[in-house]
Amino acid sequence: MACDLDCDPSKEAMVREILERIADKWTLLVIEALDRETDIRFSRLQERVGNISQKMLTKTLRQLERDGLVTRRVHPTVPPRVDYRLTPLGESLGEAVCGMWMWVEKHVEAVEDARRTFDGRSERPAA
Amino acid sequence: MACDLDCDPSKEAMVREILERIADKWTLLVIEALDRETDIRFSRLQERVGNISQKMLTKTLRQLERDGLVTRRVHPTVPPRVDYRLTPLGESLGEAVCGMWMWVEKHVEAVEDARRTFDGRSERPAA
DNA sequence: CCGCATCCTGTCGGATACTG
DNA sequence: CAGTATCCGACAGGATGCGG
Repeated sequence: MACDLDCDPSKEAMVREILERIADKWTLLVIEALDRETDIRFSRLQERVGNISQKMLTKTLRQLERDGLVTRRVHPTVPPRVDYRLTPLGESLGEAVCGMWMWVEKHVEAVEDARRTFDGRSERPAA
Repeated sequence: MACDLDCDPSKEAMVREILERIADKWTLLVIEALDRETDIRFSRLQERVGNISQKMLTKTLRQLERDGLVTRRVHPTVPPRVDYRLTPLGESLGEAVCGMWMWVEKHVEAVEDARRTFDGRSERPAA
């Protein structure tokens, strides 16, 4: 097995809660984007992430800000400009996220193959 | 930044698709459980994961099986016994997942602090 | 430009009951 | 015990419009 982490049962609940928050479709992508480019504007972030609605992006950013992973800076200019960057804590998480991302990149084909096999299996019993 | 992974833009879509599937509340916990204990039965898995409904557990396991990350073995006994284990591919993913898990364990307090600060900030402007 | 509030819909996901 | 099917509530999340 890869690792032992039964280290502190008392933290379990909290760990899960945080893990669930982070392991969310948008959160990972946003962290990734922030990890690639720093001091990034809202609109730019939105296009970087892909097809996230501004509602979800805002929400995700607020959560990350609340968890101390992202800093939000408002420039009192007109038109207003707001940019975001990872905190040191956020950057350290970025590494872990990258680990997942890299795993996926490395194994896309393997997964695709597995899917084809699996899907084929269901369709062709004796046809 | 932690890593460069613009390596293959053509795979981007697929990478995201897979990432979204994996980066799901239950999936991570299930992989984790399977990583800790192998050849584990359905019911045991369910209690290990926590409070997952059997519907979600089944669904999650099917997806993992489809993606070639988990092997499902049915023992033709009565009462029926089914157990699950990670494939080698699944185990390699387990490592990445552990990375996230360990990050969380390490930084629970930091996140909790950040939250308290953030939440306090909203409540107490001058009270 | 940023992002909040509202409305509305699809999907997630739990509880329950039934089959092998 | 393991898994499927059904029903149904909750909420994620998109579209739109307003406010700073």
